[in-house]
Amino acid sequence: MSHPKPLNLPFDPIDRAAESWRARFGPSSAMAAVTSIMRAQQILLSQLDSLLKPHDLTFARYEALVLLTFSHTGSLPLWKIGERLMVHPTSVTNTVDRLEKSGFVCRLPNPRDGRGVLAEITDKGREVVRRATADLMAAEFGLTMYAEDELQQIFGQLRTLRVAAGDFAGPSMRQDEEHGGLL
Amino acid sequence: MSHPKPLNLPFDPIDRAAESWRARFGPSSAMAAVTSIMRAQQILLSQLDSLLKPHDLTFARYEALVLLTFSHTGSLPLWKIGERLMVHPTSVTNTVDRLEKSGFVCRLPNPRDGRGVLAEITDKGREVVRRATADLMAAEFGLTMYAEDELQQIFGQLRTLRVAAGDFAGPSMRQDEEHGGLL
DNA sequence: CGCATATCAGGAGCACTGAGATAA
DNA sequence: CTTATCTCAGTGATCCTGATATGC
Repeated sequence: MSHPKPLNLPFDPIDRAAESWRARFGPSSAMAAVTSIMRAQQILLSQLDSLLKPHDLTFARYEALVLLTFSHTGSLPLWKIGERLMVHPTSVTNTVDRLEKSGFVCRLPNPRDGRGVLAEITDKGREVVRRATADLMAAEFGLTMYAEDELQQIFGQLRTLRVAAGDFAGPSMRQDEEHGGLL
Repeated sequence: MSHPKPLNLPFDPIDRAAESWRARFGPSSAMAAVTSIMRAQQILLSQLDSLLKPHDLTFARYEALVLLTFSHTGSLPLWKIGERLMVHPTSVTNTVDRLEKSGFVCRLPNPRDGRGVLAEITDKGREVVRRATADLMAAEFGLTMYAEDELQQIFGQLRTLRVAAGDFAGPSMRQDEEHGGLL
């Protein structure tokens, strides 16, 4: 999961394939868009994981850790972490396992639900979030090539997809989408 | 990698986190955009893999198979497949292995390079591509919620990212980007 | 010789399924 | 009893590293 080495092809492989596609099946902007999203995610994830690796973090673990810093008590039930990050329960267990091994969180029994478990961020965890966040913001999350309004456009456009997929109820409860979302 | 079950939260978890983020680190459209791209890819990949599963294909294998149908001879050297799909050599070996086990391609020695291996699509492979493509196009690749011009906008915006990452040389050799790219 | 092509062994990380323990 | 929460074992897919055999 290191850097996707710059290929420096003399042509755009996605464009190249698009022409063949058109000749064969007819125009398909959907195929082009899907492929672009796939590749964009691959590029970004590689860059972010490279930035986070020195901190003993992956992007998934970083997200979970940041989420904990947002909590008043610095702790959250595992099921709520899964809900917010939209990941499978067993993935949460796995993520918290690794964060625990790194000493960034610890598990506590949930005082308000005997079934539940809380993940609580440690001092070491808060410190690593601070440093990792500084690195990520300095790198603008790998999106230095975009202007502010372009970033907001991207967020807004993909929000349509997330809404349609049923990530959350309405198209928007708030009208001010200037800053978009995170995590 | 099945369907990401509709969560139907009463709020947008990405929006929710964005507010916490702003309060803590200041505005970051980059973080919002990155997170949106990650989630969009997750949603799309799940949908596409679900559509392709009945055909004994994953999206990665489908891409490789389509690429072969674009070739005159129905065959390509493995290294060229890796170049076009932008995947690691060992991933190509793995993908071709699985396609071969399914009977969709066969391996041939490259007559023009003793080191090389060609993957050649079989009749069975051509047939499965035909059916799978019909399914994907009927589903508009999971992007039914977008109009034609929106799809082109998404492609164009993400192209900026791919160019900056060094996927290929110039911002564009062709000015007519009406249909964008694929694969 | 170097370099390129492909394969193999192995590991990390992630997403899932299914089963099971515990408690609401 | 049913449901919810969490863990564990296991699988599959993808990506990577490093080593190796082979041919340019």
